Amino acid sequence: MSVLILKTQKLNIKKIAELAGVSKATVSRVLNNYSYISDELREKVLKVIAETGYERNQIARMLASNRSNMIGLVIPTGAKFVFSDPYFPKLTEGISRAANQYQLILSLFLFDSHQNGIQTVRNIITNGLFDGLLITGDRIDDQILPLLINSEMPYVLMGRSIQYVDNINYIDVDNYQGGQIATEYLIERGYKRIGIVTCSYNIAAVDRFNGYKQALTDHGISFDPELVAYGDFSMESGGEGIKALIARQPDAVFVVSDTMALGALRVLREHNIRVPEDMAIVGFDDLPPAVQADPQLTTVRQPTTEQGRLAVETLLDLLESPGRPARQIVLPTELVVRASTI
Amino acid sequence: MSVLILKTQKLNIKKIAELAGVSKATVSRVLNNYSYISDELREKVLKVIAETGYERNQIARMLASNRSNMIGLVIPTGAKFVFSDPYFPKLTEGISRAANQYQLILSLFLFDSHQNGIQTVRNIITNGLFDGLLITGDRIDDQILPLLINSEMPYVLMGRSIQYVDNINYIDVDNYQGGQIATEYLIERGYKRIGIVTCSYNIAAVDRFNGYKQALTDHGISFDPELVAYGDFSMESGGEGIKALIARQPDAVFVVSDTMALGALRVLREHNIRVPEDMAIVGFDDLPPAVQADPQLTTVRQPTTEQGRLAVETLLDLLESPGRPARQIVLPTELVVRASTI
DNA sequence: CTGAAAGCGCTTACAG
DNA sequence: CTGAAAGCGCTTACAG
Repeated sequence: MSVLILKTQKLNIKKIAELAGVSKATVSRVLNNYSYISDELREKVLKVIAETGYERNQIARMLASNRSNMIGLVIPTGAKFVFSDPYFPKLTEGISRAANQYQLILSLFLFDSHQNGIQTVRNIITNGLFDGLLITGDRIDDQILPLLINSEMPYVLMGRSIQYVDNINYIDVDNYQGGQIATEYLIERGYKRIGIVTCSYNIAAVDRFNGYKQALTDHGISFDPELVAYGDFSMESGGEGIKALIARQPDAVFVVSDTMALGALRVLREHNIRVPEDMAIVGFDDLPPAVQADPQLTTVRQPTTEQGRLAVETLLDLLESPGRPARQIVLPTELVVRASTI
Repeated sequence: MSVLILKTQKLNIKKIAELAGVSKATVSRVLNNYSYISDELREKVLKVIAETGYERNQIARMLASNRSNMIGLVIPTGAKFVFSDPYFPKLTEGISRAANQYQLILSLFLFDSHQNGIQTVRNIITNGLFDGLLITGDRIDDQILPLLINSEMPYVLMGRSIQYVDNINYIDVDNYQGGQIATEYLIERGYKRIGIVTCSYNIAAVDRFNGYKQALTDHGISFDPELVAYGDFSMESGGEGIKALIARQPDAVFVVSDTMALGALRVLREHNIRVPEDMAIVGFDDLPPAVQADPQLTTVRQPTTEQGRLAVETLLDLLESPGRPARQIVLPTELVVRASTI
């Protein structure tokens, strides 16, 4: 039983080499699928490995090869939002799947405070543990991305940056277009006074806001600053936002995040305003079970899982060819209309 | 500028030692807060470190000290459920916070298939990378936990095991009690024909089911197998479950997971059965935004974040004292009644 | 309190 | 195709 062997003796490459009657180098070459090895020695080594259940010590391998096959997922957004917004679990799903596929170990870095995050990222950059980093970018005044830009650490941004545009690898969602199609959907249904609940410091929210303005202009509706409310992506703030708007009597509202849209829906229900009969709401994000269960909400869907997968693949590509020009991908969004609202 | 130095030369302990005019051993001791060092040398070393921005190579440290300060979070549940059930994000939140607090690096292991998971866990156990593992246990026929039990790898189970009880460290939620209070809540409100949507192979679901039976017995209501439906924790199955039950005309239903409860709610709405006026539903899990937004659902709340934190602390404790007797903690649950249902 | 040296378990030019 | 040996960057008895 290999289990017993594992318990009674520590296996290392030296022991395997002895058992197989070859050098450590040969064992290492077999393990690394090195091409020029005689079938005879390869067989011997593989046999011993199979019998003993030997598994390489990854740490020693990392030290010797200067490669860890570990990547970090850095989410500077406060933990509070990470776990209430369906975006992050979806993104993590895509990343995790791709990491499995490419045999990468994925470590998770979440922060309670921004200061905490800056220090941690500094460490990550210099401690030599990670081959590369995946980082989400959503705040306009992000302090963490610059650390990465000024370092040698390979990274891919999920989202985009306002200040830094050139020569950084990122996978973004076309939020501008998303804001447009959400707004156009409402316009096409005949609504004229279309309010918006957005967020002033979130890049995606700002992009969606700009798409909203563009759609209004394109359809000859003048933008009315009175119909704008600001939230912080929390459900509560979505509720507050729509409360503020109700006084201005919009006939439809585009809420730029699903979490805020849920808060808005709750407030509407408390006021007995039925949606979409009395007021149309369009939310924006992935579909959490909550929304799927609620046929009264139209949403814009973004390909978040895909975004995660592409980020991993881009990072891997960057590790292979360190000097290559930056790749920037912007993924389209899609309107999701429930059957019952058609 | 330390940044420039970092870019132009690789710093290592040898270089720091030279710069400070001491031995590598002394630098290492300063870095490790070793007690018996003269203030003079300590100052010198710290000065050089501050000036250069030197950061230890973690991999070399791991290899030499045989400790990585890395822990793995293993979630054998299929990725599909991980990201639709609010339980896992909540749990991850608690774990992540505690990992930060104790300076542990947290790696995430999710699997698409069970087979895939078994192989990965085998690797993790033998590759020497992780100090310990946190693993969720929910399936009755879990194949992965035995791998851990038969290994030297320290681990803490979040949930519990049916087959293995003795000498394993676990942090569970008192699902039996949760099932009881959910059912008693319905009984106290005067309902008699109380159905249940549960799951046959999930340990927590089975425990809740048993609590439900106990509550019925305690209140002189005989258990009726006709009022039981089975799902798989997906929203769809919750809907299917309640559809099957409706034919048996229950006057209330306890759905053992929130995700399934949401599916059930959706079906009820399609049939224009209002809750709780016409039928009371009690769900069980953490509160996702969805549920918070829905005042028509009573739920049982479990202290999931706390569960995550305790798991990390227990694992840490286990790393300090390898031989110590197993610690088993069972956390109580709590009924959450929305204002509007009172 | 401090340093020289061995060792952690691998990989990888180098020489053959 | 194969092996002896150096090296990755630390830690930690050991001796003083």
